[in-house]
Order: sequence, then C-alpha cells, then structure tokens
Amino acid sequence: MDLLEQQLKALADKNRLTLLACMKNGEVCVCDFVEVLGISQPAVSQQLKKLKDAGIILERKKGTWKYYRIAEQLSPVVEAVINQLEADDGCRCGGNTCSC
Amino acid sequence: MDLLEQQLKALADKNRLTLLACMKNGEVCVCDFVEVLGISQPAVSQQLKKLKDAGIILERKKGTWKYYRIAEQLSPVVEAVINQLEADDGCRCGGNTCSC
DNA sequence: ACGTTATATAAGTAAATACTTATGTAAAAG
DNA sequence: CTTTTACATAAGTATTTACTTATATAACGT
Repeated sequence: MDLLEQQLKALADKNRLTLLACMKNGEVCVCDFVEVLGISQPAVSQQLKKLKDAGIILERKKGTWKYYRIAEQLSPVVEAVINQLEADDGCRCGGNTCSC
Repeated sequence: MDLLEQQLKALADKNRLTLLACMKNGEVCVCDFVEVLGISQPAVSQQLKKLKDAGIILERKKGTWKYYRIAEQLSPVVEAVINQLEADDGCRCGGNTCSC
C-alpha cells in the first residue's frame, strides 16, 4: 500500500485521533489509553499498532510498561493533522487500572 | 461525525486519491473518471459524493454532463494531502465512453 | 413525444475494518 | 520457580465500506 494512503487510513478514525491527542503533550502508557477510550486493552494495542506501522508514533519499553509518543519526523500531512488536534491532558496516569 | 474525521475518511482511499490527482489541473467530468479508475459508473458517483460531502470537491452541471473540481477553500489537512499528490493529466476527455 | 446519453440513487453482496474473548509473552514481585 | 502485571497476538464476530447490478432522473437530439 502507498504510504500516504496507509497514513490517512491510520488517521481516519475517532479513537486513533483521540490517542494522538493524548500524546500531544508527551508519552502515554497503554493502560491509560484503555481508560480514555473505554474499549478493551487488545483493541487499544491494535489501534496503536496501526499508528506505529504508519510511522506516526514510536514506542519505548520500560519494565512491563510500554510508552507511546508521536514521532519526531512527520510527513506534512500527518503534521497537519496533529496540529489540528487539541491536546488532551486527561490521559496521564489515571491509575485506576494500572500504576505506570 | 467530526469534520476532521470525515475528511480523513474521504481521503483515505486509493481510488479517491486518484480522483483528486485527476482534478489537480482543473475540472473533470464523471465519464472520464470511470475510464481512469476502471470501476463502474455508479461506484465513481458514490466516491465523488464522499468527497463532496466532506467539502473537498465542488460540482458544476453543464447539460447532461457534470464536472467536478477541487474546492477553493480547503482546510490545512486537505490542503496538505492535495499538495502531496502528483497531478494526473491522463484523465481529460479520453472520449471512449463519453463525449464531454 | 420518444429514445439516447450522462449521472445519481437503491438494493444487494463482497471485502475490509474494529471490536470481542481467549491465549501467549515478557518483566517484575513474591 | 510461581504468580502477577502489562501488553501483544490469535481467532472469531459485528459493523462498515466499496463494489456490483438494476432502476430513476434529467437534459439533449430526433
């Protein structure tokens, strides 16, 4: 698949846009995403994989946790989408389901 | 649906990106799109409708023909996608299936 | 008016996508 | 070593999307 199309498909979903909004202010761990989206943990992992495969986000492992962040180098299209998103601060270490 | 998500969904498809590439140099009529994409005419009309509903393209009726063009006022995201596309000149009045 | 041409809409089907539950893996804690 | 925690992967299901064929509409030519 063409990279542009892959990136657009990765971006064209409300849940994944929310994930990106959460990451606008820095790294977020998977467990926090689960709380924010209200879907199952596997579903979140699958969404994150789509964003990662498209080169939009990067991951960092720390112990059993995994932190995701927006990639530094972005194509103009992805950059424009991220700019359009309002940063969501309500997704950092809520701590109900995890203790990252 | 959120406008950003609607626009991204409209853009996240190879056929629709091709339609936009065809329109980069100006108006194109539906019959020419049919030749370019190699799908049925109703399928093309449905794709064009998605782009129109998202505010990405405009239509102009002339007799029995209908011409589509890229909208003048575009959001930064749509603008970035269009810029990324290489204009496709091979879709202007081929004339095999229509005579526009 | 009638038939033809260009396009749109409707209805049905096939394929892609996004979830679910169940299971696997890897690191930390006991 | 065993259990727990955090996440990923697998498999199955439900929803969405993109096509198909059939039909409707609207303008033009005769």
